[in-house]
Amino acid sequence: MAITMADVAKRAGVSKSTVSQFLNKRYEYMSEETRYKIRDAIKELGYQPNYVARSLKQKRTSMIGIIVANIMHRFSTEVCRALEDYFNNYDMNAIICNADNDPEKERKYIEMLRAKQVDGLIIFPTGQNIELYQEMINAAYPVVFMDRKVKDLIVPTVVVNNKEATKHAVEHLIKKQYTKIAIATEELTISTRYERKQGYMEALKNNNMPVLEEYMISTPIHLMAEELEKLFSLEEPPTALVAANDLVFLEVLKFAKENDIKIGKQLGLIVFDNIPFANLVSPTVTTISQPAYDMGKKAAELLLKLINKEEVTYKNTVYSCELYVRESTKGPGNFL
Amino acid sequence: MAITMADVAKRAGVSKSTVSQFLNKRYEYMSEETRYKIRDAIKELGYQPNYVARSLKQKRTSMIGIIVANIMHRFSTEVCRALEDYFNNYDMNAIICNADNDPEKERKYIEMLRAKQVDGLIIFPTGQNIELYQEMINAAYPVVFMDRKVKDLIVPTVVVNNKEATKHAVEHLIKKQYTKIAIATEELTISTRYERKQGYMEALKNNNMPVLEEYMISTPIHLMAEELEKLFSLEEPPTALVAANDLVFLEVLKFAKENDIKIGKQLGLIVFDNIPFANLVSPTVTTISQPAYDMGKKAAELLLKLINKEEVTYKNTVYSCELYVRESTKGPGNFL
DNA sequence: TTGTACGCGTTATCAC
DNA sequence: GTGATAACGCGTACAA
Repeated sequence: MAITMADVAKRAGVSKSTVSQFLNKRYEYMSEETRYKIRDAIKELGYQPNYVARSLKQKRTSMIGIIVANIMHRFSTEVCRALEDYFNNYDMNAIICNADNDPEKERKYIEMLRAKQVDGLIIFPTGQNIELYQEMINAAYPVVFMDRKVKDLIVPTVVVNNKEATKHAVEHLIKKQYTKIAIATEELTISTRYERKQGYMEALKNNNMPVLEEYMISTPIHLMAEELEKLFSLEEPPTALVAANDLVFLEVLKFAKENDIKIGKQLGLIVFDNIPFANLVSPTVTTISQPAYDMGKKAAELLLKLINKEEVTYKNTVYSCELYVRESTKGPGNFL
Repeated sequence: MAITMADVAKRAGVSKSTVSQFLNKRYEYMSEETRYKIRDAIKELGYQPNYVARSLKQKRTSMIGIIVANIMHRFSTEVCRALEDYFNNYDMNAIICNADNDPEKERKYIEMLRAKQVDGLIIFPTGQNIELYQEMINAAYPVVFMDRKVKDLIVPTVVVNNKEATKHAVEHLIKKQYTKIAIATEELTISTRYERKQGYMEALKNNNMPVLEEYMISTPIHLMAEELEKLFSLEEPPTALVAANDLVFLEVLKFAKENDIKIGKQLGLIVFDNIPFANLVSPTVTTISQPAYDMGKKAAELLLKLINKEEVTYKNTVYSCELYVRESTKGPGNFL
């Protein structure tokens, strides 16, 4: 049986409330003697306060929930690390859940975490549970969205400038004289992917280049290889490709390896995501890098403010990506 | 104010206890009418049970804690993902904490998570908080160690055969005619690193090759570049290297890049860890791969059994690593 | 300065 | 079948 406050009180020969005072450092109204007696009793019994009981009373668990699409994404990991670091300063802990982009799983997790009375939620939203999101907003429950926007919802959201960053990247390809540029994304069910495609198309249009349907793949990962096969079987296969995230990049690398397509030589390649080793492999890979750690920190700040009922901006917080130009986009003339 | 059971009871015109029965699906002793009344009242009020109160009563939070060295390690991420998947089947959640190999941080997290009454802990132990570990064992608190052994402690532990795997890898290098083989690890403060070095040394000894102090680096990551500098400034620099984890590998890649050392041509390279893209970069990298997902699942099973007070083996569960031979260890003759 | 008594939301135990 | 009532461990007025 665990030691409770009552045990400490008995041992120290005082009442529970005095022990409680002590624990909450309200020493002012307490004799030195009492203080020492309590301190010793706690030490002797090895007493640890029970946070569950405290939480029940205070209606605060000092825990927040993170609902991420998949922790295996490098970006998600970096964000989670930042969140953990930040909340640790406030003795708060993070519960991490993988929704796998599945609205049902997301709903289940949201309900479970709220039932567990976590103080707030940081969500990489699937975007499909509108009524549930709305219900949280109505209840003034602290929520911050990360990475993805959800239309018409008034929720503090931390994102990057997907469209502009992709546009900028494609313009880089154009400057490098690539003329046949393709893009591969997962299904366009979330804002991030959609915006990246938009940026791609805008860049082409602004440069009076044709926007070809057959150069734009949007398909689940498990069908990506198939679609790439089609793409590179075209009469005029692309000479450059934008991989819209790290998983797509992986598929492209696999495909290129199997079909002996030399990255950087036969195919210019840009990845939208933080790839570890991108600058160390050969050839080095041009990336669009997101400030994941800063974004996590920002989301943590926002959530903590919401929890403390402080004022918060409900406009999207938009971070800029950085284009790291490396060897994989040296230009189509580089057939060594 | 949140809806409580009392509200539902009042609305349905029954008592709290009956509502509780309903929620715990003990319908047997309940009229259909009562059941429907309660069901409707719950729906109308949008009632959600409060798990904190339930936990206080049941002494079970349905939450477990994970204390990991650093979630940014690929291995840790994979383990966490497996844990999350497993516990999700039991409606349990995971709190993830980064101890950064800092014993103080580890201690703080262990105490906090226990105060929060998590049902059990999976720890990648620093190995430095012996008394604290021992105290948990004495209290029969459910704990499973992951990745690292701690001497003389009776705790279910899930590890890999570090020594044998490294030995096997070095033997592979020897077979490939490498004669000057070095190893780089972080500081030898945890069993994993120590064992990998042991395996390296055994392989050399068994093959009657000299074990040279200057070929064995053990240093914090931030000093690794410096030590690599020294290593490759030797009169007889190594022609092959074992990077004892992914972070070391990163440092080696950086160093090689800066000093224009061609991996696979001038330097044979093996990494102990799961590197994404290892088989897709050029040259592909020989790795010693750990079955991280399976290990996580196993640890989850063990912990759940401990929580449910079922029998459990207290011997280490040892998984075997797999050596994936790739281009980075083609042999020292490969100077194209 | 310290102690009493009650509330937090749920579950368990008995009566009825 | 259903409903009081007492826990669970802690925080906090309010009384002493």
